[in-house]
Amino acid sequence: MPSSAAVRSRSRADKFEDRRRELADAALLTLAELGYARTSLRTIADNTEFSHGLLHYYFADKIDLITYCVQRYKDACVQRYEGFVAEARTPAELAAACGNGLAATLADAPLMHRLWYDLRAQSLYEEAFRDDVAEIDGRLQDMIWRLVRGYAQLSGAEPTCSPSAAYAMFDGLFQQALQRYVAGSGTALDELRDNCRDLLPRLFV
Amino acid sequence: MPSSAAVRSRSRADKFEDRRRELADAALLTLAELGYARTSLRTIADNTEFSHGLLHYYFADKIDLITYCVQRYKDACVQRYEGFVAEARTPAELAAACGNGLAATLADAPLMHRLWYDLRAQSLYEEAFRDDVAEIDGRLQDMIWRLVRGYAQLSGAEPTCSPSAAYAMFDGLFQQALQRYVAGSGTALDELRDNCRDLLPRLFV
DNA sequence: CCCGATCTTGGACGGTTGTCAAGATTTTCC
DNA sequence: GGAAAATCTTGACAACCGTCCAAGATCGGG
Repeated sequence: MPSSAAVRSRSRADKFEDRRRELADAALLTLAELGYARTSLRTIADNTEFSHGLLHYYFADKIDLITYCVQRYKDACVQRYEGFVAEARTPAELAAACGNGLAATLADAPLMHRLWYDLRAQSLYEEAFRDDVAEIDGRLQDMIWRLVRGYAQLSGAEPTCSPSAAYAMFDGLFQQALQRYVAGSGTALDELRDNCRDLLPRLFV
Repeated sequence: MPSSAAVRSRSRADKFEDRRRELADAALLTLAELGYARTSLRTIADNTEFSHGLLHYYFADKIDLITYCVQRYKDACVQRYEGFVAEARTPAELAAACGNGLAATLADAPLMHRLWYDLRAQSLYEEAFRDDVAEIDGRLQDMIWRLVRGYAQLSGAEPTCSPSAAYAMFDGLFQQALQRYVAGSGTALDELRDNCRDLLPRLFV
């Protein structure tokens, strides 16, 4: 049983972490709306009930804050993607579920995905983001590869491409759909559905 | 025959356009090095022999300058991509040439491609860039589709996906390769070669 | 209830940004 | 050659940026 002092200190540390999370989540909303290049610490604070000075009490500097935001985003992503195509009896069902799942994911939070592609582009310039971005990419690649493995099991065939190549192609389709969706295209979601449904079987020839 | 006044005025207008191009090209170098979020007009001017004030003599504002830069970049792109896989006798040859061509394109100017993905992400926030970005995307899609049509002719088969889907998948592979290349991966180019070679036949099943 | 630790505020700092206008310089043309 | 038009420089402007800090507010344990 922990001493009361230990309990108190842990509770204090938790409180600190809770506020960090709260501020980071608010920052994520602002980032998703404005993009990396147009988001300042003051603007972030304006979207909270706190003053801008507080951000430097909970975060060392801007890079620290945005890095933490990216990690928060990552957690939300992984949670959202876990088993998004759980039940499917036939290969065709799984391929359709894959397209539906990705289209639903896009429609659910387009601004967050926009932010993801923004930050991933920034990581090509800002080395501080690179590791976190690579980890998210890895998780998304795993998600796609679980899908491919599932298709392999249902169809009895073996995939003929690498996990990274499969992820890259799905990601290309998703990114293009996001572009059109943000631009106001009404057919972007349907096209994404169809393209994903068609892509999955192609990975086995 | 044009009057001498008309010749002079055209020559003057040309001079104006020449300097605009010169300044935009210098700006492109700076943008490619630093990225959109970190590039200021003064930094751009520092990379020329002129003062920062001159930029506002040739461009209305920053958006105008960067838009013009994107159009310049587009012209360079198209010129570079025209017929980059002209000669190929068999489908397998063409598939290999496709991978080689894209890998060579990446290795030739990685920073320019990095800038392209940065600006494309920015266009999701800045409407002013959207049309120009869409036009470049269109040209790249045409380039990919010419490749697919060429493969169709050599193999006698018909493609089973849309031009935009084909472009999106190749683009996904290219973008992933760029990420790894910029991060210092020594195998990124080879992987891009293999993945593109494998993707092309997949579009016909 | 009070005192110290913790949390929060709001202002100030040095620096940078985009923009602009007035003046200096160069070019053009009669 | 000299006036007019163009090109270019320079300095200033208000606004904004990230960062820091002194002081006030709030909280929790003794």
